[in-house]
Amino acid sequence: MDQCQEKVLHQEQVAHALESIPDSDTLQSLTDIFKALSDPNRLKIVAALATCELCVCDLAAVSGSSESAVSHQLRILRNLKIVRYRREGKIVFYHLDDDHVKSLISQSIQHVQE
Amino acid sequence: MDQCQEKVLHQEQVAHALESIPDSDTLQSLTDIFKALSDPNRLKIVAALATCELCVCDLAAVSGSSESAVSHQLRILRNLKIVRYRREGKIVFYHLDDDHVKSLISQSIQHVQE
DNA sequence: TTGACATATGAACAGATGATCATATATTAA
DNA sequence: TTAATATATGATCATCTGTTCATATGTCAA
Repeated sequence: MDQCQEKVLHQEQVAHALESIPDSDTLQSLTDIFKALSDPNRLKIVAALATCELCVCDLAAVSGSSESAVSHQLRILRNLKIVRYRREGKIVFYHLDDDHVKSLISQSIQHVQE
Repeated sequence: MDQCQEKVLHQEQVAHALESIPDSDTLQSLTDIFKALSDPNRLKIVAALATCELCVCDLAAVSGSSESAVSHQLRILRNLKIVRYRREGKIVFYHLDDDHVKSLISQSIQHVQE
């Protein structure tokens, strides 16, 4: 382990940073969400679901990928509690689990457009 | 009802979704930022830099990884214009490029903690 | 029941990613 | 100049990720 001469250069700042960064549970939740939104197709899916609920077939059309690929990505989003679904006959409609992700994306858009 | 093989099931909703999702440039910027924050070590680095500027050695201590690994991650963050640096003798201090990412993280924390 | 359709899932593969190690560069001091 | 320190970078490698393809599941209609 190549530490910096075995000690930290700026101990006070490091201590302050260590106190300020989120706890590991929060960090895990954050990286989960960011990872979910870091794939272009998943981001398209989530952005589309921010407008209204859509079926797998619709989402394939919106994201421009196959229905199978969409289904795989939806499972990831399901496991992360980002989307939910309801079945209506043969069709499965997906929607956002809550509005947190929706507002997060809209806020992020404002950031990148400034 | 329309068939899924050739057509979209719910054309109006799909059309509306396609109009509402960000353009490809914005999508690219969004996925870049989300991808940058989707790695635990990178997120720790950025969260630490949200408190004050720190050198590579400090960041290695904060994130709990080697200085080489931190340096590699810092290059990624540099390329994405998320961090900047200034050299002071042998030491390189990193800081956030602007406050967008900082506020994005704090907003995200509020989301996951509700 | 059978068939058609919408979706889900498992396997396999290519490409991306992140860590480690060795080495290179930059700066300062002796 | 040489040595030491702080950081950067290239190569390698194991792991992760996302897609495709084939197949399975669930639903409805005839």
